[in-house]
Amino acid sequence: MSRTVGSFGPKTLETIRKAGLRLIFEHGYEAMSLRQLAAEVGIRPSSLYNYMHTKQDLLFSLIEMHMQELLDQVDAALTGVVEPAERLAAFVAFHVRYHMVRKSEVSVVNFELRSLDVEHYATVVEMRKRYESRLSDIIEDGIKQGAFAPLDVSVATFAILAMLTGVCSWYRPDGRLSEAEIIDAHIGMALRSLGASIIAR
Amino acid sequence: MSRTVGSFGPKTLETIRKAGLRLIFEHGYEAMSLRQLAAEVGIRPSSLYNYMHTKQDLLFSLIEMHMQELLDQVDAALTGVVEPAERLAAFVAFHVRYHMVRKSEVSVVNFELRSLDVEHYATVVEMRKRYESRLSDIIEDGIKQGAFAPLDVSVATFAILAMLTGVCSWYRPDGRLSEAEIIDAHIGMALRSLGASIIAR
Amino acid sequence: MSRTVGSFGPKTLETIRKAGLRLIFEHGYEAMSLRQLAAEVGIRPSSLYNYMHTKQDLLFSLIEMHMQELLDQVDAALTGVVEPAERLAAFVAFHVRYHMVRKSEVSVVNFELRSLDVEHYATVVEMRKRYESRLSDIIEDGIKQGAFAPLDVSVATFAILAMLTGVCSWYRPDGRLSEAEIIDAHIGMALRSLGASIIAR
Amino acid sequence: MSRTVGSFGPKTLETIRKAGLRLIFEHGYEAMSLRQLAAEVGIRPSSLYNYMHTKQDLLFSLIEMHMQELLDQVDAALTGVVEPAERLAAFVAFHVRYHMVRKSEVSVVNFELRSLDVEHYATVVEMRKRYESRLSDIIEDGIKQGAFAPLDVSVATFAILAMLTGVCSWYRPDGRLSEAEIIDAHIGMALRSLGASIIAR
DNA sequence: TATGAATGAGGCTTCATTCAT
DNA sequence: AATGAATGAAGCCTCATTCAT
Repeated sequence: MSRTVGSFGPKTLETIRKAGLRLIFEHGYEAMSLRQLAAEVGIRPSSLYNYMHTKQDLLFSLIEMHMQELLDQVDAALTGVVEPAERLAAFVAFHVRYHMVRKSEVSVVNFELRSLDVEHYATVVEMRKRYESRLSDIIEDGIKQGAFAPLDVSVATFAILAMLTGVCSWYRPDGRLSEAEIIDAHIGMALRSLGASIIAR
Repeated sequence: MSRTVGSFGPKTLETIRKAGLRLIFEHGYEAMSLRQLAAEVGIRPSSLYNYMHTKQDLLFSLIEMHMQELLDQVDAALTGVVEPAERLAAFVAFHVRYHMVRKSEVSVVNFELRSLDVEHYATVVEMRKRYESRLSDIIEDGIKQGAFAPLDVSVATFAILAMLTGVCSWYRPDGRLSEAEIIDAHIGMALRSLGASIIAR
Repeated sequence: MSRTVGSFGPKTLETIRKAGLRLIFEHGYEAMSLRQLAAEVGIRPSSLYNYMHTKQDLLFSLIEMHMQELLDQVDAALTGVVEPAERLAAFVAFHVRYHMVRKSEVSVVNFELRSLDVEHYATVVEMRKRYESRLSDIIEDGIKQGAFAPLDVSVATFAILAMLTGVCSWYRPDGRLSEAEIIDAHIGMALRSLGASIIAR
Repeated sequence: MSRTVGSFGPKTLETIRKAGLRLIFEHGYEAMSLRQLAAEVGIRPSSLYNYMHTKQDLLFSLIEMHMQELLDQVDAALTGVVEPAERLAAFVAFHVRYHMVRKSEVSVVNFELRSLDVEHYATVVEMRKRYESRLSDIIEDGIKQGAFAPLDVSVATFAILAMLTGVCSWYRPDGRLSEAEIIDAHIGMALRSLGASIIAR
């Protein structure tokens, strides 16, 4: 409810995106009204249209922006890591940390896809597939190289992604465990689930 | 003025629930309109109120009914199974199968909680905690008995639940793998992730 | 809210009328719903139609019945009283007492006329005129006989009626003054307002 | 899509208030629909909400505004008048004239109080009490000074107010009597009812 | 006599959006 | 860049009423 009064010109777009993300995260896209959003930003509803085309476009741009960031960052996180088990650990560490730190963004991306219209939906699903392939490639390589047990790559990919992503539905910064402990626990479970011997880190 | 042919009294409630569940699954609770629902059922919007109090009550009753069924069935599935690894396998088998077969129900339960008002929300969260405790009890016992590696029960519970539940976001009855194959794959991953030796089944 | 459970057959009509009167008094005719009424009576809305034709008819029958009673009783109260001042006092005493004791009925009659459709409205207005003529006749006679000051009969009639009727908007049985005290006060004011010398009673 | 000709911004609020007052006067608050009101104003129902928060708020603001005007004007009318009988005459003259000229406003204030929600109701009742005290103060002073007969102040206040207010339920500008005649008649009756000797004016 | 089920009409209100200023 | 005013569409829900059982 904290109205950001006095945000002029160039900063306003950023304010709208931040408030929009939070409101969608809290109430859902359908349940968030542009009245609410405008009130949070400290402008009138009609003024929003100086910064966006439609409500739907706002949602899409938020989702796309964060999918792109996810893709960029995962590649950075994997750069220079070669061994399958190491790469898996790196992926897990990155994914879990990202899902703890960027909880809202990630939740919006995951929950509000169905509110996208067909074309926007297709675009995002394609990006998601690209992201998933980062993990499935690691698993496939690991199996080929004998580092992981011979299991169905597809199922394993979905299962591990779901396991890791789950963290954003319960993690709280002031919780009992530290970020590092949570990440390590997930690395352990992911590696073991693939039949890998735990690596020293 | 006369009764519309094709929808008789006693069956109508069931029709409403089925259609409501499907529409909420497809569009989300906020996005589903009672006009839509009534049209699907073949009655007028105002007639819905002969079967429900409010839209919110419809959502709650759907969610509660399916949470109760989940609780009843998990207990039945675990009855008579004693060894931790066996119990875990039984839980995984039940949970995954339920989430493949009852995909819509389960998705609605998981995604639409935020649309419940405070009291209804509290009721359902309590039921969900009861369900989660079935798994965490198994993991806790397994660790105590040395069947599983010594890991954080809470994290492990959430991680495995998320992994298993994920199946309902991609499973399709006409997919490449059979139900049994998918279930076995998840049993394997879950057991390994806990550091259990794979059991013979 | 006290549901009168178990009112069978012949008594039900009376129960409906009583509850209807009270509800219209409390909420107004437009604001009272037949759902409410049925609930108070302990039957289903559709069952009301075994006892009345429409909601409008219920209102009319209540109003008409009580107008008729008012007419009957005022004539009884004036029977045998001859002197204008005495007749005025008798009228005032009757009118004020009736408006204290039958507060709800009288308020409904006075406030809900506008909710009657044209024909019903005309009927009731005619009855009301008949009632008013009881007072205006007394005033007219009193002026002719020199018992009252020479003033406009019409204005005096309306003014005194309004004054007396006002009692039902503030009287409470547990109030500071007794019925008799209130009645006497009004007799005094009415007589004086017409320039009559106060009579001994 | 373009602006409907014939109703410009700044005047619309006033138009809404006037039409709203008239419709509530004619049909009652509950019976007046916002569709009706919008149609009278020449805008669409949803446009009403650019000028009011809710239907209830419209009612309250109309009532409050007119109660405030009544309070302001009565004080002006009594300014500089000192003798109790003179003050009473001034009060009667003001009240009757106001109730003849502002018939609709006054009727809405008197009849629609019950449609106000609790808080709004309390506010208005308090204002009404303040208004009534103008009259009761006059009566009380008159009795103390021996200008009026010793009677119950409360009853006399209610009785005279009711008598005077009654005028708005029958007065018609094209009636037999002039405003002045009606006012004089009421002054006479009010003074006499309190046992005052008629003053020369 | 009672009622479950159905309904057309309509209740108030919110919505995203447009456009002239 | 901002907004007041307007709007069509639609939201959930209540209403009085009907009628077959």
